[in-house]
Amino acid sequence: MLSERRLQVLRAIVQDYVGTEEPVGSKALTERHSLGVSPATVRNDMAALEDEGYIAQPHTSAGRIPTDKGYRLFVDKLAGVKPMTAPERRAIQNFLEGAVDLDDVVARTVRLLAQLTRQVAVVQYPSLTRSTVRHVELLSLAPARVMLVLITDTGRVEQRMVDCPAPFGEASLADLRARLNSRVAGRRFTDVPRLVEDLPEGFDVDDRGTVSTVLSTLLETLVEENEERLMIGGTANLTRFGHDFPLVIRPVLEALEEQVVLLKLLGEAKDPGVTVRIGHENAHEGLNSTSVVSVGYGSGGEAVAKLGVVGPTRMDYPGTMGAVRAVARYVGQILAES
Amino acid sequence: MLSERRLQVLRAIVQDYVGTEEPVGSKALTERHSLGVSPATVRNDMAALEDEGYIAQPHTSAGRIPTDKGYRLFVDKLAGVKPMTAPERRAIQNFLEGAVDLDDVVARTVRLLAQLTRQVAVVQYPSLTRSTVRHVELLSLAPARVMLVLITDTGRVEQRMVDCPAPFGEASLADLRARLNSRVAGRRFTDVPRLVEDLPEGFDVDDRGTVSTVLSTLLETLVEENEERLMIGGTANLTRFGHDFPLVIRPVLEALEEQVVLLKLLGEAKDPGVTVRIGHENAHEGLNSTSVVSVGYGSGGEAVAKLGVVGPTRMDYPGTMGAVRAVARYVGQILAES
DNA sequence: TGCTGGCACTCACGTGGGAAGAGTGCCAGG
DNA sequence: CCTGGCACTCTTCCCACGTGAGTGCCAGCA
Repeated sequence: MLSERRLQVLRAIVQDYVGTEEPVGSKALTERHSLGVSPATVRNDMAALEDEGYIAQPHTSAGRIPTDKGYRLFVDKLAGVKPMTAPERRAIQNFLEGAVDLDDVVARTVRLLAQLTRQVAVVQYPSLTRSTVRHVELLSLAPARVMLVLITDTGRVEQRMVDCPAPFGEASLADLRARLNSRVAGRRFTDVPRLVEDLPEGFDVDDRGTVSTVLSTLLETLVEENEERLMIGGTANLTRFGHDFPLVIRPVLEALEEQVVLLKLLGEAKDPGVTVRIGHENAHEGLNSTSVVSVGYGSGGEAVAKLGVVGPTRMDYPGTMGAVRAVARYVGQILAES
Repeated sequence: MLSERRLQVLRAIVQDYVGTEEPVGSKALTERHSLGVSPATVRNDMAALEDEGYIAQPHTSAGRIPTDKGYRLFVDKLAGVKPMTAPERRAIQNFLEGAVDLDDVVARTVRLLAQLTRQVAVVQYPSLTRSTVRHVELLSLAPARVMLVLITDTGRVEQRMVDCPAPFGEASLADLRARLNSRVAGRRFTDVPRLVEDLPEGFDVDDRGTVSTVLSTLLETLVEENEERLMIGGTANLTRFGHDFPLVIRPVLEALEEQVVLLKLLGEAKDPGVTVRIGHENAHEGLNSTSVVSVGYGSGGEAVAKLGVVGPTRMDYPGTMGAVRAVARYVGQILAES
């Protein structure tokens, strides 16, 4: 077990390194932080911390930098979450309140996160799975062609074309629309399959084929759209990564373009609060030198999607966590209102 | 006026430099291209080309590299557009045909362009202005709350919430829906304002307020959505920019995040064919060391949106132009079919 | 007039050797 | 258990130097 002072030394190392981007030595440490001990003592502590794997030296005659394990300890034990100041909170709220639709909410959230954290922001669109149906609309575009429009309580709209096996009258369509909505409006997406199961039975034999087709398209939409969309922004902040960055930035950009990777990344975080994945804790190899700070957000008490930022492992964790948490909270509010 | 051989020298310089990324000297030129003259002669030609501003030397004892002006001449006079090979064309077609909706078409187009050109791809969503209304749907969500859904012939769907000044009955809503559609379905967006002008007159005095509100929301949607969306991809290719790239890549990433900038960029190109803007020809400062190759695409004969790529001025212009042109053509086909 | 070979010149670049400086580990003493 | 001191290790910076690519210019030749 590490003594209290050694933990303080580790904390000081993390803070200094995050600030300066340079390996920090024993002398500089005692000068900048009032640890009450001499550099020599700090050196002993550092040697111990290095033995435990919390810090490392890039080369023999250089200072120490935190390892992933060191950052992990820092985040878990040594640092709190820095709350936003009142003006910051007001700014967040104002900025998000101007949004006109869901796309705009997400777009603004991304910008905001990127600006606040000066890192790459990732925001997942509210998921369909946990949300509810507001309305299903059916439009006849041609005798045997129907457009299905699905509207969710989060304001999201999905549409699909349906080619019917047989012509489908305006009256039947109205009938189907009414029955469908009476069953699914206000219900959770996960419940929909069960709720519409026996719907074709109430229809004319001639129409059943079409009804089934429409229903299966609806169900497909629910499933397919679980491969959810997301929006990213602030990639220009990658240039602040470090000096060696050409090698680092490449795989990160590649990973950011793989929506699947990002979704998995966000999805892994199961915590109710802010989750931090540091360096090699990220499954994806290209992100081994980055940390991901993420959190769920939602319109009600429930999280319907995630948002977060991707940055260098050498990041201001308390500040970033505070910003991410605050933004998630306000986005949730905005969604609940609309 | 430059002699034929000098133009050939310029062409050779551009080709070599694009290939090697290194300043090209007179000796190397005569070795790699059969110009039929000695290095000394080429040196004279190079001096002339430099006087005219087509090429430049990074430093005294280095070879020459093309200037923006040199690339311009190369694109205008010396290089054609390299057509895609048959297998490439088939691959493009196959890849695009799998798309399920408009979002997917755009997403696939971006990926495709980025892969083919190994550069950053930008694809604008089909614009509303030049397209036509397929259907307008009105849904009653609450007594005084209506959702307006606009469906375009390009498959795009826009929705807006409308808060009505007075409760609006289901019957009136159906009436409005029917009348609205009979007037605007199949018509161009630009014609819509004129077509719905006198619509409120046919309604009950009680309902006119609501009808007007709905209509003005519809018109707003048309205008607002002219600030069109776009999708970008292949940003990882920025890492292949050059050696000096930290300084270059930053403003480019920033510019790419400013949708307004990109839209202006694409919008500037008025040519019916492929347009190339080289280096400082781009109005935006951050893109002064990049070239933009863009072209319009559309479902019919008409261009409804633009797509293109952003890359270093040192790019393979014939190949890039060929890829951009081919992709635009096939996207147009796909859109026309759906 | 235009092409060619020759030649001197200019720089960027890589190499190697110090010298400087930061930072460490260890030890003896308080 | 902390502290000051000291020797040691490397990295980094700087400078000097040789190398080589590439140029510009000139005189000669078709």
